[in-house]
Amino acid sequence: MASKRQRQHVITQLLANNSVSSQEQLITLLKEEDIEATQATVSRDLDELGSVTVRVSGGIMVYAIPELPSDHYVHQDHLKRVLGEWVVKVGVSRNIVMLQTPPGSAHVVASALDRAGLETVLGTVAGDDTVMVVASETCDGSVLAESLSQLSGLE
Amino acid sequence: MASKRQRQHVITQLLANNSVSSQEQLITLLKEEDIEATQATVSRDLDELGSVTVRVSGGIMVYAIPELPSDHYVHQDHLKRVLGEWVVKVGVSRNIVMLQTPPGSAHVVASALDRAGLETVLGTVAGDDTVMVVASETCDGSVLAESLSQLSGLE
DNA sequence: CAGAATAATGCATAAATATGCATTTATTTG
DNA sequence: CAAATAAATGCATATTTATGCATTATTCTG
Repeated sequence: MASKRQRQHVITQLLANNSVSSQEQLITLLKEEDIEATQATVSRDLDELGSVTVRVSGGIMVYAIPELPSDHYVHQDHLKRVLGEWVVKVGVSRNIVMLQTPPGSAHVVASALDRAGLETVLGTVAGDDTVMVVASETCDGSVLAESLSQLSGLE
Repeated sequence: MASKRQRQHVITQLLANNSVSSQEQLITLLKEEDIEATQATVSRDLDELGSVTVRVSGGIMVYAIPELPSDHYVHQDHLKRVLGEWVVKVGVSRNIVMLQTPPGSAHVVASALDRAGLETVLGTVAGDDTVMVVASETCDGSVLAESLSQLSGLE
């Protein structure tokens, strides 16, 4: 069961990469991401995300979240690749997530995290083979650790 | 009794000068301009005018008629990025342009094309790794293919 | 001009979305 | 830990929007 934050994040991606013209369609797309949600929940999510509607060619109206969603997606994909390649272990203590990398690779990971601009990340510090990731106030360290573990393909 | 053209002109003005969050509200505003119309008519008018919804401060969604030029520009930039990232091959047959993408990425490209609202594109159909782009009557398929190739950075 | 064809509109209702209320889940507190 | 509090969610339905079909109005044609 995805958390609300995770679900809304996925919604943002889906809207950026699909022409979603109805909430039912969005529910279907979420289900494909193994996220179950009802129309009521989706309606509220869209409201909270500040969704708008735009016209696509053919004239139908689709949902959109303003603010360069596609960029975010691209960076997320890039981040996933980098994490998948270089992160070998994830640990967490309170609001600090420790990412272990091969020697000399920490800065690559830190850079990708910085450019991803994750709301959940307050900042990063890179050593030689370790990246300290500080979770933002709105995100619990363990949740962030789990998120980064998944992006790293570690679970 | 205002003509359709006149009524739609007034609607455009009303949307520009008021935060109209429902069609019923719009009907009331029209009545104040001595224009009678039912919800069905207003719904159709908004559709024909290519209305969208935007968020105003306070978070409510209101109707708006977009100003095409700047939107077009923004989406073109977005389109260029998406095509550059995901399109690996462009083919053309008569008025159909075929875009080849990595598996699973076709819908991303199709969505971006939809949003770009190119006059030269009549519509798109996305498979798994292929997007079929139908050129509009006013554009030759090979011209569109070349245009999309350039946007994709393929030549 | 009358009749045919086309466009516009309203009625009724289907479809889509928002929301009140209750329940469930998550978080906080002692 | 249990209880209290807050947040999230679903159910049911109210509200809003879209649309099928029939009617009306307008335009076109001979």
